[in-house]
Amino acid sequence: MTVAPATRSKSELSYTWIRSKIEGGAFVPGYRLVLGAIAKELDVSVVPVREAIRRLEAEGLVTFERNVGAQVAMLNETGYVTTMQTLSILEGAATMLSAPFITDEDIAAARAVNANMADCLENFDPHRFTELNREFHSILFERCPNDNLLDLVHRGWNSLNMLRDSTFSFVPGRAHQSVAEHEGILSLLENGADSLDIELAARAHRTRTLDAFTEYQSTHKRSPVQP
Amino acid sequence: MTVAPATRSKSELSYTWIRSKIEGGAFVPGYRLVLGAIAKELDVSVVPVREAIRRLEAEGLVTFERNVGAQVAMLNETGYVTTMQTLSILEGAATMLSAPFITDEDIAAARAVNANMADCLENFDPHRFTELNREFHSILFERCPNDNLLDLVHRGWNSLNMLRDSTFSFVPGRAHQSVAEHEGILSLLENGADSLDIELAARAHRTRTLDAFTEYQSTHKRSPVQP
DNA sequence: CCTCGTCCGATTGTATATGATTTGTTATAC
DNA sequence: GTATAACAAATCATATACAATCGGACGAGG
Repeated sequence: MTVAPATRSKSELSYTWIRSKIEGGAFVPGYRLVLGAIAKELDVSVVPVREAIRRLEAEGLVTFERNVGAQVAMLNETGYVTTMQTLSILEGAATMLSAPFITDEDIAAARAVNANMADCLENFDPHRFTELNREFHSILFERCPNDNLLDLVHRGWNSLNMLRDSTFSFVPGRAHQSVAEHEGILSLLENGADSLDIELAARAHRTRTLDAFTEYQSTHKRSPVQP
Repeated sequence: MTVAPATRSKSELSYTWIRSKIEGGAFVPGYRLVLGAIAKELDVSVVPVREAIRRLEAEGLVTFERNVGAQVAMLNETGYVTTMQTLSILEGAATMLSAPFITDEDIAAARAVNANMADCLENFDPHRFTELNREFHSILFERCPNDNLLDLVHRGWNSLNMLRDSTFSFVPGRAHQSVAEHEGILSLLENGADSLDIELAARAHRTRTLDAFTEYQSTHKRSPVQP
């Protein structure tokens, strides 16, 4: 019988460490990732760190230029727009595909999360709001039988993760709308609506966030994405 | 003035070399990629090769297991189904998004390609048929303003590339249908149809290929994907 | 004949060392 | 003051060497 290696490979260690730093917000977009420094920090050589960074590059979390170095990927405005647009498509499809498997319990759970989101609006807790939003959609997605698609959705979320709380903080009023739209999606699912309707509703939910952003952009003439 | 490095990095070289071998069909799915052997072949050390393989792994072209090694990724049946399903969604959206930018010349070019595809059916040239099919859809996609989405489509194609000519050879009759459906999509584009109609037509085009496969599977009780 | 344990060859995993490239700095000329 | 050239420091890129690990061959025991 083959057993898993007792110790995780240092490459793996480096990968998860850097990734968690990025996702946790300790390494902000644009932050320079110096191979030697990270290697020293983790007490490993540069080779595994290099490998980890290459993997993160392939996933789109960092950019890497030869003889210059790596840095945490930044989303510029067009990157934000395209990612949001892609996500609207992926999420719409994922929701549609998982619809047949959604249980009453799932819907109740999602509704509870949505209620908490409403509370966050009262208490002005944008960070938690974002977390709950992810949780809400996760409930709707997790039954999706297409792992491939689900993986793409998660990647998109990770890219956007760099713009923590952007919805909440940069587009006033959008969060309230968002909570209302969630309820709309839930009732469609509850009533066994046509799958195309569900897909388009889920898609429109994100599209409207994007539209709100675009409109806000045009009226305020500055880029909240790239400060 | 800064100039690009005179020589491509050996990591990059290894990456493109392995990749081309896979895409060219020299390295078939399941083929074992031994670091040392490839390094020797390319006259580089194992470090860049290793890095290249990690990148390919992140892209899904190869699988890599610790202390065991890498091999060209294989699509099992569920992998094939999910990839096809995901592609149907991505391609549908990509076609829909590029529709407004498609010119008359594009449509003429696509139609010419489709005519050549029909010829391939006469001459029974499955390899060329597959190539042309890719070219046909590329014409429809290339105007898509969302590079992110386009990239996902290309990745999907690459995954399926491992099942070269599968449509043609494994599901008799499907190819003829496919050519007819292409014309249907073209006429929708030509007549400026509703964008949702275009999207759903493009999506259905691939879905039907998948359905044909599934049906063929169930009647023949064997797996053409994993011989 | 089958099962389990041990050894050996093959292969991957990592550290270290050295070379190559870029970037920043300083000095000098105009 | 500006521009340019030469130098220095930081960092990446790769080769080599060795350690860790795995898979299968082989033989002992049941």
